[in-house]
Amino acid sequence: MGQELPITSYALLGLLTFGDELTGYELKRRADATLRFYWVSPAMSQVYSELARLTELGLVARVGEDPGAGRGARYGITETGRKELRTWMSTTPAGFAVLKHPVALRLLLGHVVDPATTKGMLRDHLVALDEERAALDEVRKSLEGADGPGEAFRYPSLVADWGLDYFANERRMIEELLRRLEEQT
Amino acid sequence: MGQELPITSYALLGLLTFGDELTGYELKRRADATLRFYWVSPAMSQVYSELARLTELGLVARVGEDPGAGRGARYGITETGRKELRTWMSTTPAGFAVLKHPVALRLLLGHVVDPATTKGMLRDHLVALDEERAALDEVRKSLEGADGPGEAFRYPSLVADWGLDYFANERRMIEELLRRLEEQT
DNA sequence: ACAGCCATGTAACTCGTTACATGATTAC
DNA sequence: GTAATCATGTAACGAGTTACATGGCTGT
Repeated sequence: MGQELPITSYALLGLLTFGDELTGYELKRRADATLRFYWVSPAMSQVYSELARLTELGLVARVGEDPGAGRGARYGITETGRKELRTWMSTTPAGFAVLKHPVALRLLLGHVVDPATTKGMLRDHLVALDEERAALDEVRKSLEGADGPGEAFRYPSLVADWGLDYFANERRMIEELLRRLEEQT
Repeated sequence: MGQELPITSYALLGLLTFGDELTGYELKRRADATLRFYWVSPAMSQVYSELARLTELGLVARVGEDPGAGRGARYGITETGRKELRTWMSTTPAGFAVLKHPVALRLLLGHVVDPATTKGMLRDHLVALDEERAALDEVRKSLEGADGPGEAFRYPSLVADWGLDYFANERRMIEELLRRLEEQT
C-alpha cells in the first residue's frame, strides 16, 4: 500500500470501479467523456503505460481471452486495487485545485494589447464555454435514471451538476466582464 | 517571432510588463502572489531557467550593475519581448482551461468510500477555499486606487474580481453538495 | 477499394518538480 | 551569534506529450 502513485493513476483506476472491464481504448474514451472536466485526460499512450504499471502492481488485471498478442484484452480492477484506492481516498488529503486558465492569464495582461483583442478573446471563450457545457450536459443526461441516492451514478451526477454550475457561473461572469470593458473605449 | 514557447514563459514575460524590473526571486514572489490563481506558479528553479532562456532569445535583458557573479541582477522586458508578447496574444488562440481538481475527482469516485469520508473531504475543502479567497482578497485590495479604466492595475483587478466570484460560487456549490449528501445519511 | 475507426505500443522529447549546494544580508 | 530571508543555480528525475509504426475490422 501507498506506492505513491501520481493522481492520474488513481483516476484511471477509479474509472474501473463502475462495474465493468475495459480495453485501453475504451478506458481512454471514458476518460475523455467524463474525467476531462475535472482532471486531465491522459494521452492514449499514457493510458497504456499506466495500465501496464497498474497491472505490474497487481491493482488491475487483464481478463478474458489472452491469445498471445493480447489484442482486445480487457482490464478490470482487482480486490487489491479496490483496497488501495479506498486507502488512498480516505487517508491522503485531497489537495487544492490547480487551474491553468489561458483566458484569465491573457485578461491579466490585457494592457499589452488593444481592448478589441481582449474583448474578442472573451467572446470566443463564450462560444467554447457553450460547447463544453453542451458536452457535459450530454453526460449528465446519460446518467439520468441511476442518479438517486444509493444508485450507480449518484456521485458522477453530483460532480456533473457541479460542473454545469461552474460553466453557468463562468458564462455569467465573462458576460459581466465584457460589459465592464464596454463601458469605456 | 513565434518561437513556440510554452505558455508559462509568456506568463513570466507578462509579469515583467508592469513597469518595473525584477530579480528572479522577486519574479517568483509576484508569480506566487497573483499568477498562481489562474496559472501554475513555476518552481524557483524554473524561474531562473526561464529567465535564462528568455534572455538568450532577447525577450528579456538583465539591467543595472553586473559585478561578475550577477548577484542581485534585475531583469526587464525588451522591446522585442514586448512585441513578441503582443504578437502571441493577438494571433494565437487562447485555448480552453485545464483543471486538475482533486476534490471533484474524489467526489466522482464517492461510491468507493463511505459517505462520511466524502463529506469530511468537502468540509475540508470549504476551509481551504476560504483561505484562498482571503489571499486573493488581499491581492484585490492592494490594487485599489489604480483599478479604474486606463489605470495600471485595471486588468489585474478585473481578473481578481473574476477569481473572487469563482471562489464564492464554488463555496455555494460545495455547501449545496453537502446538503444533498446529508439528505440521505 | 478505401475510409474510418478500433487497438496497441515505442521513442524521443519537454515541462516542471524536488533535492541539493552555496552564500550574502538583515533582524533580533 | 544565529535564524530568517534574499538570492542563484545544478542535477536527477518523473509526468505527460507528440510523432511514429503497425495492423485488424467494419461499413459503403
